[in-house]
Amino acid sequence: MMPKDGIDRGSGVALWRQIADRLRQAIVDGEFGTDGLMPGEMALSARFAVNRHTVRAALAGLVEEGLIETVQGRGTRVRPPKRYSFPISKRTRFSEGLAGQIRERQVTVIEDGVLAAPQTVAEKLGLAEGHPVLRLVLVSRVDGVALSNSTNYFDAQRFAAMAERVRETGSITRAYRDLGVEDYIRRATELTARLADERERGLLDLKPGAVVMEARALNATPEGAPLQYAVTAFAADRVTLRLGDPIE
Amino acid sequence: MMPKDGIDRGSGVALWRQIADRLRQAIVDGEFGTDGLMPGEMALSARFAVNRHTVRAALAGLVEEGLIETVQGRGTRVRPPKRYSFPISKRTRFSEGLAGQIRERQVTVIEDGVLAAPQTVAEKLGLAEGHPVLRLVLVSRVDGVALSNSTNYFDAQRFAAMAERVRETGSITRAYRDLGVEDYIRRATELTARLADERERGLLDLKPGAVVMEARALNATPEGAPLQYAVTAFAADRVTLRLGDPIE
DNA sequence: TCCATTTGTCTATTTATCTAGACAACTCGA
DNA sequence: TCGAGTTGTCTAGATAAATAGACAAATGGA
Repeated sequence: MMPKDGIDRGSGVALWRQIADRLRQAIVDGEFGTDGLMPGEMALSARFAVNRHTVRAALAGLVEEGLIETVQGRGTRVRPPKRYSFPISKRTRFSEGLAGQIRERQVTVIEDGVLAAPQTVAEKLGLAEGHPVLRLVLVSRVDGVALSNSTNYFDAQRFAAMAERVRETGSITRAYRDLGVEDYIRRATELTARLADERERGLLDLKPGAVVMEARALNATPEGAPLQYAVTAFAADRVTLRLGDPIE
Repeated sequence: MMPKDGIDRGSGVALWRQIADRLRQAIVDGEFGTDGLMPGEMALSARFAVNRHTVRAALAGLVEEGLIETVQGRGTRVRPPKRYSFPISKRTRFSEGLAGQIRERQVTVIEDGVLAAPQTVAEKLGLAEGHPVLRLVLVSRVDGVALSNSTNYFDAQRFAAMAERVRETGSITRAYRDLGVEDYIRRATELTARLADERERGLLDLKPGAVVMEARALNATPEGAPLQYAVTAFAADRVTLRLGDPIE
């Protein structure tokens, strides 16, 4: 159940934004049943104890985000959950591939640290075993919905500032650019799928039994020198991986 | 470095709040050197491109939180990092023990799930091995600073709604109350200390080499019936555990 | 077709937030 | 002691957010 109260007046956060945030959460929690029909504006304004216009401002925000759609005379319903389409071809960058599909993309650093490269990682990056590597654990969200959880390895000497740059720019591509890497390719990708483990369920807000696609990718300079080894778990019910043009 | 820009006008979040959030982050990032002297209000208003009064509202918020202190004629400085004092005596509740010290306390649910009780847990909770138990992984923050990371086990049948209640109320004590437990005691506590592992470093924002105090506690009804088994890692450089009255 | 229900639009008013400027009060070093 | 630099306080006005009420326009079922 959604709590009746819980919006703070005069907290520096506008009421419509607090309401929009709550409704967005309720939507991704699947609170509005199978038909996705939301309560009317009057009902919502009663529930949050605000004016109808304030609720309308919140709904307008969610329409803008593409999360809901309103039809005069009928009501407001949740748009069928999007499946974000990720290209995994050779040249396309993560961010570019999503251009036009999304409004707000966000990468969060969950963990970062330097460790001695285990054999499996050293091999992929073309480093000596034990060479220091930077491990970055990320969660990426789009429109507030978690899409993937990745563990990334970099040469710690060359990319010491990577974690900091990612934290600031919110994007690996931009972090690369800040560190002097203008272009890179996906040299190899391996795909598999499995049940999400407990940690992934926590990070990606998945239900027990949810499936993830696991992509192991080696990014490299256009000349082929390894830059980054990444193991990414995509939430399978929210993401389609794509080779070539979109189908439709 | 703190970015110059990055505050959105008309985003539904008041400018003073956005600025307060940025400054709070800058403070915990240790941006204001050893003396902790912050730039003057004029400098800050120039940096964020807002009126001085708007900056003052942000600073007033941080003063209210106890993060900084302002002295007329001198300037604004970061208050020396607090050590939060946690009582671990029999009756005191987490929240109560911190009363007066803090302004904003926040518990985040990192993971939750039901599993068959392993022998070690079943024993402590007085349940049969394999009985379903709810596992709740939490991070608690005060004034935006992460203090502890805990793994908690409950009887899943009795406390099925625990995760949801904690998420909503942001407090275990309040969640208990919602579920009909008005009072409880700490029946047993064991303490040790060790280096933080990688996951804890990520969750609590600790540097490599940081130390945590690990408390294993069994909470029970006043009559002694087990309610909750918790393993909590406290960031040792931010927390003092206390038995009896505060020293000083 | 008619009617209840729902979203869309308009006007008006109040409250919160932000800006602008002036000056007082205080601290510290020259 | 003086003055530069700082925070504290006040007034006034502009802009954004929220409330209130009324009615139009579309939908879907009776």
